[in-house]
Amino acid sequence: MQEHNPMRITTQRQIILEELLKVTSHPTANEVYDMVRKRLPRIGLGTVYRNLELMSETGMILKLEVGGTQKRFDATVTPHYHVRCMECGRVDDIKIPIQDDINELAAEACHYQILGHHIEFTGLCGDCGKSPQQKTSIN
Amino acid sequence: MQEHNPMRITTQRQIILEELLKVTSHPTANEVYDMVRKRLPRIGLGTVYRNLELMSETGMILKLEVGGTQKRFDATVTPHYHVRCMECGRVDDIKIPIQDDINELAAEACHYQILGHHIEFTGLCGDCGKSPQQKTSIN
DNA sequence: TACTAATTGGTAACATATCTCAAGATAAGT
DNA sequence: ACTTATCTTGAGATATGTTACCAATTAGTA
Repeated sequence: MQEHNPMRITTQRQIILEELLKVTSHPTANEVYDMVRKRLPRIGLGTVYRNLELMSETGMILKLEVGGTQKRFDATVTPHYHVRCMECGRVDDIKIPIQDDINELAAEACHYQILGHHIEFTGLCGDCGKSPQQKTSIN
Repeated sequence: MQEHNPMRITTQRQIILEELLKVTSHPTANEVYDMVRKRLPRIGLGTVYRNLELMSETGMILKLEVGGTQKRFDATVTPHYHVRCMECGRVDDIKIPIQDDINELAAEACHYQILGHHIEFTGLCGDCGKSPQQKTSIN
């Protein structure tokens, strides 16, 4: 009889993880698909979604549900914050100390059992900030 | 000649705003659609999307792009943070002081022009926290 | 090597959000 | 109140992002 639910090491999974580790950006499933397809042209989009989801469930990678409609994925699993460009949607890491204390503040301010938090900064990235197009920026 | 671009006051817009003001949750466009449809059964989903988007552009309401794939809308426009239930997806306000200082920290830590930030706490809401189903909770 | 269950690729289905456009409604002037 | 110009609506079509389905393939084990 076989062991229950051991995640098999497939070429697809390996390459998806490898490609994700290569970049510091936070690609969407589609972007990962494009990256992986250069090495595995026949891979299916479903496979990419399936595995990104799986790997995020097991904690191998991080699924970011930040602003914007698409999910993004991150191979850096240690807690950290993000900044998102309002113009192009790009997401980068922000290395500032984790604000542990605010969890307690929050717990006192609501009826939730607080398990964690995430901070997302918004702004303009290096490229988009150069040409200062007047945009109504709320928050 | 007519004034340029004055947002007209239509029944649909009024009711959408009224319904949004009634709730403290942060409904998705679809949820707003359901709420509004009770009073305006013939309203189209497109109209709801269109107007929520419009109203958020003019600053009348707030468009939250928090975790989860759907956009959510909030009639409270003063800056505040949110908590999201990992179980049911519900989103509530958290009334803790705005952490203004971290914007400067962030600005120093990256090459973005920082314009703002949002903190989203994750946890279990009153209802979901009661029946402690063992869930793998990352972050 | 052969077996068994997990995994894949391709496609269809689904969910969410936006676009199109004729018909209807609003605001301003008469 | 009537007219007109323009904005807005509703309904469906379309686009985008994600998941489900299933026969064929593959990894891990004996």
